[in-house]
Parts: sequence; structure tokens; C-alpha cells
Amino acid sequence: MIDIQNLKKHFSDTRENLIKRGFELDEKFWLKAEKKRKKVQVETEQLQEEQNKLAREIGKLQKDKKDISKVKAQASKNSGDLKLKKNELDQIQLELNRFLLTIPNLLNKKVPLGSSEADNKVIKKNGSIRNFSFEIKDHQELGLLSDGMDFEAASKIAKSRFVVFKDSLALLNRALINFMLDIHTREHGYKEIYVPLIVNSESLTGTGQLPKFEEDQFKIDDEEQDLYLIPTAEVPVTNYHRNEILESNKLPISYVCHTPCFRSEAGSYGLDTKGIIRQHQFEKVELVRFTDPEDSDEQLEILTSHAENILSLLKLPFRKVILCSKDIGFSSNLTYDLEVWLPSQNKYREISSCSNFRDFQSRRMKIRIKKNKKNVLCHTLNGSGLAIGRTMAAILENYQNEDGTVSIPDVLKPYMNNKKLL
RNA sequence: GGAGAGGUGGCUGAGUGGUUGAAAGCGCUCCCCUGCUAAGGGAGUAUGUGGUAAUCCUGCAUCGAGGGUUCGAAUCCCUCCCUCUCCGCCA
Repeated sequence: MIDIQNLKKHFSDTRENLIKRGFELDEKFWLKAEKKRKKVQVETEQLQEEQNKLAREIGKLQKDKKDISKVKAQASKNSGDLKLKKNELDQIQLELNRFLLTIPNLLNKKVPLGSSEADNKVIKKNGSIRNFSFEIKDHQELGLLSDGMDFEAASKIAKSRFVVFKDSLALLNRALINFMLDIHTREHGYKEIYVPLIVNSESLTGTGQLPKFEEDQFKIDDEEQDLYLIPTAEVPVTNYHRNEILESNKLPISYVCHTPCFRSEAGSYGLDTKGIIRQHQFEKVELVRFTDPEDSDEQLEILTSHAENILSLLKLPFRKVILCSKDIGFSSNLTYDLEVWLPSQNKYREISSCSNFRDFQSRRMKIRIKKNKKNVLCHTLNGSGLAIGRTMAAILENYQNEDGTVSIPDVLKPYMNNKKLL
């Protein structure tokens, strides 16, 4: 949620900023609703004050055995007025809240103006793209060839956009998870955390998936439950500190968490139908940081470098881009995507998304820190470090040999029973 | 799932309808005293939000959550959530 005080003071700046995303702030509604809120809230609180006074007076009169009927009549009438006013206030606050919850985060100055993915700004390239002397296969062919992937079985068990991994690929899946967790905990200083894979709507609202992106979620089909499968570990991990005041001397707090992620992929028909690039269920190792507001710019660089390090260690060619104003996520102020080279597609594909949300999520979640005896909202950041399925696809394709076998990256060998080939 | 107990401020813990936002203790902060990392004395110490540009001033809300009764609810009623104990079931 953006800062209401800031919205009040700098409405047109805010509107201009959001217009870059293609989001139009409804000025008419805002002015009208905010004006009404102020009026009704003041009136309500005045009535409440009056009510409190009358109630206290009755208490005193009763103690002194005096007549209370006159005051009581007045209090009864006032009580009725108050109730009506309160209802009115609740209504307007509900509307305002809904309005505020659907406003995306302000964009950082670094975010390039753009209309699609094509306008993302490349700021770094790493590793060299391999020249193949033979006809290459895509990761799905390689997976099927080694009998390590089974899409038909997966769709029988569940539906399309699921996969079954077997043998060496099941092992590779596990190896990648362990490798990443080890690097982040041992070398990057993250604390490993294990969390529920099912969350309530409050948690999803906290990180920004709700109320706007309900259709992207896998909801538990039970009217009484209000539960969803997590789309990313970001949701449970960031909400871990919801409604808390963190000790500032413990910042930054950083967590690494491996979870499966579930996405409905509504509206992605026809996109990436082949292979394991876009699935309803995939594994991810997620990095989450809670920081002092003054440090978050630097912390995003640090967090992103940790994700980059995994790609470097795996010797996978990648590039780093700044997401443009139309491609960046709802809650994010600034996002770096890391894109890995996929030879079969002859292009770079997203494998990690590292974002600084500044106080957008912490305001929704009320995560604060004590600073100079005052409570201020902390900043939250997260990034994939990395998406496992896409890493697997990248390894298969980039490390493939002419005979259809795949070499194993050196750093993974200890995790793969020291095998050399898949 | 069944039976019972309970959820109060950073912590412990009073409080069963009327200045209780909340006793007391601990902890913490500041000050005083004291020649010595002790003891004592005093003051302060929740969060959110509104009126405000505002640290001052002041209103309102918050005793697990949401409703209800009442002039008035931490206290009474209802629903839900959570914790603990016993039983059942189970990885």
C-alpha cells in the first residue's frame, strides 16, 4: 500500500508516477471519498466523545444515588445517532481501503519507461554463450531421452502443466535445491526457514497478491477455509514478521526458503506449452530480506548478487535487466530480473526476479522497526535464488552433448553422487 | 474429532458492568544519591489513527478476532481462531 499522507500531499506526482505503469488514479473518487471520510470520521469521534462523557456522568450520578433518567434519555438518543454515523464511517473506510489496496507501488527513478518486456533495460551480461558444433535439443527432448521427465503421467495424475521427474532428473532437482540452500546459508549468511505451503488471505493481502490477483492463485475449494496454495515462498516468509516491531540492531534479517510454488497460470494459454518453463507447480529457493529503510537500495544489490552468484557457480550464461514500467510487478518499486541463456530458444529467459518493495508490503503487514524511539516501517525485499525448474532446463540445454547426454556442472557433482553425466 | 481450562501492555500477573489504557512486580530509559559493575530514591516506559505542517496540544480506537446486549463492556451473550491438559485418531 502506498503512503496515504504522501498521496494527500503529492497527488499529482503520485498520479504521474503510476501512469507509467498504465495505472490511472481515480482522482474524482479519491477527492470525494477522502473528503467524506474526514467529515464523517470527525463527526463520529465527536459523537463518541459525547457518549463517553454521558456514560461516565451516569456512573457518577448513580454512585451518588441521584436521578439519572434525564441523562440516560440523552445518552440513548446519542447512542442511536452514533451507531448510524459509525455505519456510515465503516462504509466509507471500506471503500477507501479497497481503493488503496488496488493501487500499485510507486516506481523507482531507475525504472525505464516501457510498454512491454522488450523495453526492459539490459545492464549486465555474464558468461559466454556456447557454440554448439551439432544440432541441439531442447530440455524437454533431453529430459525424455534420458527418461527423466514424464509429462503424460503428470497430466494423468493431475492435469497439463505438471511434470514427473525420475531417476537422475529427480536427483538433479534435489541436488539443485540443496546446492542453493547450502550456498545461501553458508556463504551468503541467510537463515534457512521452513514454512506452511498453504496461507490465508490476510497473508496474500500482505504481500500484494490479493485483492487484485485472486485468479492467479490456487484456492482451496472450501468456503469456510479462506486458504490458498502459495504462489511463492515470499508470501509465508514475509508474513512471518507480520504485525511485529523488529529490533533494529538485528537488521538486516535474511531468510532463505525452499518451497514448491503453485500458480494457476490463468491467461497463459499457448505460452511455453513445451517443457518445464511454465508449470502449475515448481520448486524455488527464495531469498527474503527485511531492512532499515535507508539500506534497502544497497540491500537489493546485495540480494541480487547472491542470486547471480548461483548462476555464476553453475557457469550458466545470464544477463541482468531492469524491468520496465509495464513489466514490473504490482508491489515492486524496482526489480532486477536475471535471465538465463536457453540455447533451444536462442534467448534469455527469466530465472530470478529480485525486487525492492520498500515500505509497500510492510505497510500492509505492519512490519516496523524502532528507530530513534519511533516506529517506522521497514523495507522488504526478495528474489529467487533461483527457480529450480528453469535452472534444470538451463543446465540440460547448456550442458548437453552431441549424444544426448548432459554433463554435470562441477559444483553439483558432490550432490549427484559424483556422476559426470546425466 | 470428544471433554475440560485458558487467551490482558516487552514479560509475569490483578481485574466479573461505571474516570481501567488498564493495579502490582520484573525488565528497560532518564535523573538523584552513593567512591567504587551493590543498595536506595524519583520520573518515565504500548500500538494505531484523526483534528493539524507539527516533536507540543488534543480526540478516538485497541485487553485473541468479529458480531450482539447496554447510557456504559477487559468484564455479560453468540460465532470463529489459537494455546494447554486428558481421550481418540494418525505421519
